[in-house]
Amino acid sequence: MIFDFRLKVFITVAKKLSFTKAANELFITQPAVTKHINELESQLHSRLFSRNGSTISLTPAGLVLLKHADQIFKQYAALENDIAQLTNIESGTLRIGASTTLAQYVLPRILAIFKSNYPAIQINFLHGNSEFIEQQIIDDRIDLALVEGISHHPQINYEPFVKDEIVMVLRSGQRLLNKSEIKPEQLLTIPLAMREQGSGTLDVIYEALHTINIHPKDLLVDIQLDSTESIKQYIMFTDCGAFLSVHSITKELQNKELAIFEIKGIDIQRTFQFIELHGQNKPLPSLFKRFCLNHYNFK
Amino acid sequence: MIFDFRLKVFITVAKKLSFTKAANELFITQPAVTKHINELESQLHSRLFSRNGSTISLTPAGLVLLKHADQIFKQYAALENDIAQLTNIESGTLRIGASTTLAQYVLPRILAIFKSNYPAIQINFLHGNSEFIEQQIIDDRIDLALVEGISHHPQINYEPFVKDEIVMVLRSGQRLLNKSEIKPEQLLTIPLAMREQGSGTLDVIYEALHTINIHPKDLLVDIQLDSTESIKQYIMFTDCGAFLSVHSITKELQNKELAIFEIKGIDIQRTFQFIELHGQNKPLPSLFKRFCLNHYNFK
DNA sequence: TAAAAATACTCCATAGGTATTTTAT
DNA sequence: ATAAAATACCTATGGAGTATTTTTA
Repeated sequence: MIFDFRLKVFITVAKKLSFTKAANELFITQPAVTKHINELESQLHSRLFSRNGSTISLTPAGLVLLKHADQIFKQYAALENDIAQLTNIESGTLRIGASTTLAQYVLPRILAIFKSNYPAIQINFLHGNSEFIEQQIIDDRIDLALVEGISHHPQINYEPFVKDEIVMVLRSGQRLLNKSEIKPEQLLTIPLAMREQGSGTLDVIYEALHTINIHPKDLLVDIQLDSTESIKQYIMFTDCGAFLSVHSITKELQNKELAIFEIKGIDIQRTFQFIELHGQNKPLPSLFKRFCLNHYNFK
Repeated sequence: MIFDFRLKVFITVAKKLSFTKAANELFITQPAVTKHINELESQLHSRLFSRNGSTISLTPAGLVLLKHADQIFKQYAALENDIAQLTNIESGTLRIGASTTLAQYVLPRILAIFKSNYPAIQINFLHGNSEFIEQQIIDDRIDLALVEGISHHPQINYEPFVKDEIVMVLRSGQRLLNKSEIKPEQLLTIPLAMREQGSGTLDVIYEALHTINIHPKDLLVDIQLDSTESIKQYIMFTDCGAFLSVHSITKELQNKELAIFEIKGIDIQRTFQFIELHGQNKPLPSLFKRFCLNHYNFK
């Protein structure tokens, strides 16, 4: 992991056109982002963003910097690639794991691209629920895994990967709602397909609804199913809504089979985490981690 | 000034093939260099230098990194250039100064290249002895200057530029010595052309000779002259030696008109310094400072 | 044994956090 | 009134220093 973090902050702000959103994506705070940008601006003696109150935009100098910064990052990526090549870490066995949602919707794509870049690397991949995966890490049966939240196990090191957002979706044909943003009260009138009791995802959803004073018993739960895939299939054929991870519905959103409905006042977020035993710095797992991060930041 | 300092450390070590020499050039200590290289090596999971006791050499991974690092630095330089272009700091007036040696031997070359890069910038250039130049800074008659040493003036900010070395030279035809390294005793047998009493340069020389127990009165001072140029001319036609800044004799060394004789046990160094009033960060002087630094680090 | 790199510590500058204020819609 | 950026202040980590030890030619 070698690069100029200040430039990365700049690129992220330029992409999101928001200091706050960039801070969120980078897992730092908004004042930290402000300071990085200020520092860059004073080093370059130019404003990079024009701040017009609530909206910001790139200045010409900002555009120039963005162009170069991209180049610089490409160069850093090429560098790591060449070094990896050279040191022969492009062969060997990578033992990784992931919890359910990640294993189904996030990793397949990454693994496919990774494998095409490093065909000689043998991948051993395990999936299961978070507890199972954590146990595999502790038993040193896998080197690295991706899970959906932090369970604060003392032997395990947690490192954020990307933010996940859980959103309310309905099949596109559903005509009960004609706006993409709905009020909390309206939510109570929509039949829902939910995950089963005991699901971590369900807890996160209930917790978020609690902040706007909606209690589980007030919801019109039409059915409880034990997998994301079943829920997706179910809502395709009914007027039910469902709370799903944005990562599980990218294809359906593109096809316009499903549509997102934002609920005023709530934002259900969690962060996917890399987990490893403390103090690990093995070449192959590091390479893979870096690869994952690049995948979500630059593509 | 925007770049990845750790990569700069690497490049410097690769160029000098010595941690200690690199530390010296970068104005940091050898342990700091060691730590930077170790950190890079662990981030890249590869050794970059093979240390064989007293000598080090680049590993294949080190060579790859060097190639990319150069590219990255070129990109950073292009970036600053484009931004400068854009923000129109390529026009305006730059008020600078320099003390004698620098004004005669170092700046002309830099100014010529600078001017060809930024033809619209008007340069006001002053030279004089260090006190005079410092007074101009304090009176805000110039924004930035280069001097040969630190006089610790409280209103002035000193920032190192490059190291200067003062060496013993003789005209190449001088056949009294047949080795390029001579012993301190031999020095006492060579007639010398020295700077006049009161010259800062002379003080530095006497100070260094003092460390090997040579006192001014022991030297065979043939003549005292009040300028570097006079001394150079004088020794061309005699068998005298002289102590001169390496920066003042680059041409004569290339032509082989003069030759360096190292004196075992001494190393007469001083550091050229940028001076400014405290807290200055004006665009044009910053651009010029950066330009000077790049000139000596990458060319 | 001498010259250079590594190691062990100490210190401080700066990156980052929290809390709050300012600003513009 | 709200949402976002700026500011003020505090904390802690990592980069740099000094002193010393280890290594090998």
